[in-house]
Amino acid sequence: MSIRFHDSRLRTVVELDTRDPGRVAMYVCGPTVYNLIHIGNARTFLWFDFIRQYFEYRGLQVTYVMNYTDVDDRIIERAKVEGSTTDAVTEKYTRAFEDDMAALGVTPADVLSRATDHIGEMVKAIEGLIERGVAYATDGDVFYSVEKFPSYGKLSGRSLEDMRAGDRVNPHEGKKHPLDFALWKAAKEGEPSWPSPWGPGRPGWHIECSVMSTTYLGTGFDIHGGASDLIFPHHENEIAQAEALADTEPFVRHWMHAGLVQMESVKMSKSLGNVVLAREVVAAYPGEVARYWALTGSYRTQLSFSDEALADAAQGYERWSTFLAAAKHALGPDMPPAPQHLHRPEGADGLVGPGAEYIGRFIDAMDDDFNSSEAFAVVHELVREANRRIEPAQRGETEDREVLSSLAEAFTEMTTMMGFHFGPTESPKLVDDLVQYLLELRDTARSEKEFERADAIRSRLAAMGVAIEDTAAGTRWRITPVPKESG
RNA sequence: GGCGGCGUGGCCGAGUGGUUUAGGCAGGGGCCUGCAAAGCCCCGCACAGCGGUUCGAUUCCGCUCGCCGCCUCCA
Repeated sequence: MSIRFHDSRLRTVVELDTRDPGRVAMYVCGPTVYNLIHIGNARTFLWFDFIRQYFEYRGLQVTYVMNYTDVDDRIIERAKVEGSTTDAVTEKYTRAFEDDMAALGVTPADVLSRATDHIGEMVKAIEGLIERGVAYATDGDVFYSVEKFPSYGKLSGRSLEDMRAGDRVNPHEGKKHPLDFALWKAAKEGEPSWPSPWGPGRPGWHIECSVMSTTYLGTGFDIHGGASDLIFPHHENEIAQAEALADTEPFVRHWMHAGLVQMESVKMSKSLGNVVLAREVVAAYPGEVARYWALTGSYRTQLSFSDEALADAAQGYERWSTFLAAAKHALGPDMPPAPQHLHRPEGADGLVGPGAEYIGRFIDAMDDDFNSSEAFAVVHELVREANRRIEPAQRGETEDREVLSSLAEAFTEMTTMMGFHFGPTESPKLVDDLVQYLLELRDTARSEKEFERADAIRSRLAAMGVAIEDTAAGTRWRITPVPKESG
């Protein structure tokens, strides 16, 4: 079986069918860098990165392009508010975005393009649209004429008539149709601007993405992604621009949209002000916990954010982390090393051993529209089976050791694929030695029935983030996340 | 008003026309333990409501109720 996923234009699950066999060209709308991103934004980026990683895991060669919108009304406003320049604002928030992504374990896209580096191409594209008669200039602005694009509305499934009937469309003088949108905006005094045939100004938001995506990926590339609130008008407009310009359909082969994060059953959104910043989450929990939370649910559905949801995720993540430490303790030198190259182009074919079944189920789940909920369930089930083997493996039972080793290897493969690394794998030798020494002191106390002393050592260690567990084969310890001060 | 989606056990969150289950968290009981912790085992009459199709529906169809998104900037 091959990879299937939900194409939001066709509104159905399709088989991945790429322009070039074995390669995936994907573009995801990146942030407008005027503000810190919230956890809802982060979920989208986490997910598309995950999807990209999964393609690679399945042996596809991915080119992943993301843009930074670094010219926009909100940036101009922000610069005023901060008493700063637009350049300083975009620089600051681009960096903040990159920091936040790194904290969540998101790998940077292969190409991170800035709108302001592509103004020339955008001007050219706008000229082309005017030549083709689908755009018109008035007073230094240029608008796209939606009536000139017959299939306008095909992505979002609505017609111009439907929307004209809506009472929320606000006309703008100079527009021939209320839904016409700006390709070029004339600059007002003091605003950043670039020269153009229509006078100084800046590009509209939508033209940015269609120009940058096709610049890097050509037309007819494989996947265009973003969150579902971009379907209309942003992505609709991108299609109208790109297809009118190229005379070819389609602009992209597949559209994918991520569901929105809800805060108490309302969309989290900067304009509503009910946001939780990505960095607030990462300050309160390890980035991998946020990752766990974001990835447990389907990318397509709305996901609710709450302290409880995050605490749940922390518990689930902890279970995996604990298992890994226990397996290492039990297997010692027989613990399989972390996988170097994660590639399963053939699925689980040819894999043998107890871990193979789980990897097979994992791949089946992920191939099916990236069913991460099922994939997580597979990992949890593996952990349960493996936990049963810990104790006998510790006692030295050969078969249990072999099974545990195979399961631990599969576990590491799947969790690494999902971007989990379980903190520092090795602590400095000095730390090991010190902890070991304290454990010896505690063991002495225990053998003398000095339990108060033993328990004191345990609780001091716990406060430092070292959890200890007594087992028949000695005390094992692991580093746990120390609760961080949030704020 | 138009378009789209959702409603699953205390919570989060998958999935399916039927002999047997998602999974996690929380909860109860047990085993293990000096006590813990971790872990393992067992447990809880889920599928919004009402009709219809069917031998059989949580899963398909219709209606009702409730919720959400988009139609304006938005991940």
